[in-house]
Amino acid sequence: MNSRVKEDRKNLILGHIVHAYVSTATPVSSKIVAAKMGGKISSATIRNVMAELEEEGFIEQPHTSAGRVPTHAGYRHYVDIVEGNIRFEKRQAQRLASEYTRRIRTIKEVIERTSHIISRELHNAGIVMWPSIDDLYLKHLELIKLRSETVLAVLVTMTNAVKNHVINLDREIKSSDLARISNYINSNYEHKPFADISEGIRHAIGDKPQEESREVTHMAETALKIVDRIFEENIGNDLYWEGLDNFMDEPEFNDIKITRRILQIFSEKDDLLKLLRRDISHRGVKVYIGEETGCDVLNEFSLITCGYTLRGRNAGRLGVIGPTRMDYDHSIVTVRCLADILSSKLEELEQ
Amino acid sequence: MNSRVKEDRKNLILGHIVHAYVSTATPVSSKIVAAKMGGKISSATIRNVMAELEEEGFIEQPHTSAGRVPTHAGYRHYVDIVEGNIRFEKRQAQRLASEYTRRIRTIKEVIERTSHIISRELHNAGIVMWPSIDDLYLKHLELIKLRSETVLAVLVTMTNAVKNHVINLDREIKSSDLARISNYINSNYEHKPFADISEGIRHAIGDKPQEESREVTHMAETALKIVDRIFEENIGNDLYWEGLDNFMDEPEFNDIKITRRILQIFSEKDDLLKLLRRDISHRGVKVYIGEETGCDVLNEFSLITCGYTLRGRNAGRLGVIGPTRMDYDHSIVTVRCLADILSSKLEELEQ
DNA sequence: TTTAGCACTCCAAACAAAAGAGTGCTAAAG
DNA sequence: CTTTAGCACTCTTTTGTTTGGAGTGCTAAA
Repeated sequence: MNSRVKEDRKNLILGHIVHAYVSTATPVSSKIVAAKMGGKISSATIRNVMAELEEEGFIEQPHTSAGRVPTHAGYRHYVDIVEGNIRFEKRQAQRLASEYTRRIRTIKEVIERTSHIISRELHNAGIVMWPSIDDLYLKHLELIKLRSETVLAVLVTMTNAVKNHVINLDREIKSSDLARISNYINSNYEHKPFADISEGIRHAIGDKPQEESREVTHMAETALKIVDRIFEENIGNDLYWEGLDNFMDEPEFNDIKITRRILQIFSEKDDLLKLLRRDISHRGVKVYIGEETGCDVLNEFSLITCGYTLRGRNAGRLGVIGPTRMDYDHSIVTVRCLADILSSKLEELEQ
Repeated sequence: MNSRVKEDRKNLILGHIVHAYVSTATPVSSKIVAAKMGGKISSATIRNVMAELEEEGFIEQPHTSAGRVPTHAGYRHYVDIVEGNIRFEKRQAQRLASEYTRRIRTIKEVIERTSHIISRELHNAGIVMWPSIDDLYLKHLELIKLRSETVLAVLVTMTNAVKNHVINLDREIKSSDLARISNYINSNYEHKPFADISEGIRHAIGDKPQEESREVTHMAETALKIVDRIFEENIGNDLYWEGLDNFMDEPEFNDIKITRRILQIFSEKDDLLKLLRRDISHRGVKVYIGEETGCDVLNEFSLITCGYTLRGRNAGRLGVIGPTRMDYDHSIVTVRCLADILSSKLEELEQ
C-alpha cells in the first residue's frame, strides 16, 4: 500500500478515536473504530495501526486490557491535521449571529452576550477580553471632583464603553480647572485614539514658551497625570467570563481538586489575561492543549482563542476553556465565527 | 437532679456534638463527647442523653452503628442557645478592622475588600449587598449624549459610588439641554437623597402654570424619565460575592450535583439578592439554616447575614454562605463585626 | 497486507468473611 | 432516681477471592 495512503488512514483512525473519546469519555476499542470505519476493515488491522499510533505517542492505554485514549500529543496532531480544512458553515454563522437578538447598545452588552453564547454553544467556559485601550477612540471624557485631591474620570469611547477611574492627585484642584481640562481634551481629541492624547499634551507643553503662564503648565501637568493614570489602569486590561457551571457535568470534575483549581483560576483573572494577551498581535485561531497553555493549573485543560478587530486592527481576543477532552472542530469554528461577529458588532457600535 | 441543670447539660452535649461534627465532618460518638466533657461522665450516660436528643429531633444517626450528626433542627436549637451570649471580642474586631490596609477611596473597594475578608476568615463564600439607592445621597450627576436618543448617566453618590446607566429616550435631545438638566439637578439636589429628586421634579412641574413654556415641560419630562430609569435599575440592586473556591474542600462537595447547583446560584445573582433583601429592614444578625433559607437549591446550606448602616439607616446586608455544617459562632461574630466596620467605613467615605 | 483465532492480561463487579465502631439494654452500684 | 460497667447486637468498612468480560498482542494462514 502506498505510504501516503497508509498515513492518511492512520490519521483517519486517530480522528475516530478522538471523536469517540470526546463524546463518550471512555477508552476506545479497536472494535468500535472498526465499526466507525464502515466495517470494511477488521478490528485486527485497526489494532496494528493503533499499536503504531501508541508507538508514536498519540494514544495510550490506561491499562493492558483497555481501549485507547488520545494523549495531549494526540489531540495536538489531530488538531494540526484538521485545522487547515475546517470549513466555515454559513448557516452556522447566521445562527450564531441571530443570537444577538435584543438591541445592543454598549460594548459591555456585546461582550457579555458573546461570552454567554460561547459557553452555551460549547458547554464550556467562554472568555472575552475587553478591547485594549490603544484601540479605543475617545468619544467623551468627563472629570468630576470627588474630594479636594481626588478626581473621578469617566471615559466614554466610540464603542460606548464606559470606564470609571478614581485618581488621586498630589495637590488640590479646582472644579473649574477640571472643566477646562476636559473641555480641552474633548474638543481636541474627540474621535481620535485615546493613546494620542498623552503625546499630544506633552507636545503642546514643549511648544509653548516656558514662561507663558505658570498656571497653564500646572494644569497641563495635571491633565497628563490624569490621562496617564487612565491609560495605566487600562493597560492591565479586563476580561469577562461565564459558564463555569457548564462543564461541571464532565467526568473530569469528579476529582474535586481539579474543580477547585479551575475555580481559583477564574476567581483571579490575571493569569487568564496573561494567556490571552500573549497572542494579542495574532489575528487567527490559536489552540493550546494541556501543558501547551504554559499554565500548570491548566494542565488538564485546553484553551482555544481567536482575535477580534476594531477598525481593522487587532483589539482583543475571545475564546473557550474546557477539559482537553473537548470538541476541537466545533470549538474552533465557533470561536472564529464569534470573533468575526464580535468585530462587526463593535463596528456597528461606532456608528 | 434538678431539671434545669439537666437541661443545661443536654444543651452542652448538643454543643459538643455540633462542634465536633463541624470540625471533623464525621458522626460523633458518645465516647468522643464523654472525653470533651472532661471525662467526668461516662459514655453510657452520654448515650442516654443522646437518645433523648435524638427523640427531640436534634441529632440523628446515619445508620445503626454510627455516631450522631446534628440535624438542621439541631443546628437551629444550638444557634438559639448560643446566639444570645456570643461575646464580641474587641481584639478580633481590631484584627478584622486592620485588614482594611490600603487606602480605600470608593464604595466598590470597601465592598470588595469586605467580601474578601468574610470569605477568607470563614472559609466560605462572602456576599455583600450594595447599598440600596434610597439611602444614597447625590454628589454629582453627569449626563452625556451617546447617540441622538441615547444618554449615558453617570451618578456619583456621597459615598463615591459610581453608577453608569445607558438610557434610551423616545425623542432626540440636544447636548445643551442635557447640560441644563444636570445643572438643575446638581445645584438643587447635591447632598440630598437621590430618591427626593423624582418627587421634587414632579412637584415643580405641577407648580408651574401649564403654559409657561412648552419647552420647559418637555425638558422636565425628559429629566424625569432619566431619573426614574436610574432609580429603576438601582432598585434591582447589586451584589458582590467572592470565595467560592474556599468551600470546595468541604466533603459535602463530593457530590458534584451540589457543586453544580451552588455554581448556578452564584452565577445568577437574583436569588441571592432576594434572600438578602428580605431582611433589609432588620438591623441585626439573621441565621438561616438549611431549608429555612426558603430557597430549595440551598437546602444543604446555611446563610448568615447582618445589616449595615449609612447615616444611621439600614442600607444593606452582608453575610456568608456555606454548608449547614459551618462554624456558627465564629460566623455570627465575624459577620456582625464586619457589618459594623463596613458601616463606619461608609461613614468615612462620606467625609 | 490483511485477517481469523486464540491465549493472555487486567479491570470491574459480585460475593464472603472479618474487623471495628458504636449503640441499646440490663443489672448492679451510688 | 441517676449513673455506669458489661455485653450482645447491628451495621459499615475493609479486605480478600472469585468470576466474567473486554480488549489486546501475537501467530499463522489467506
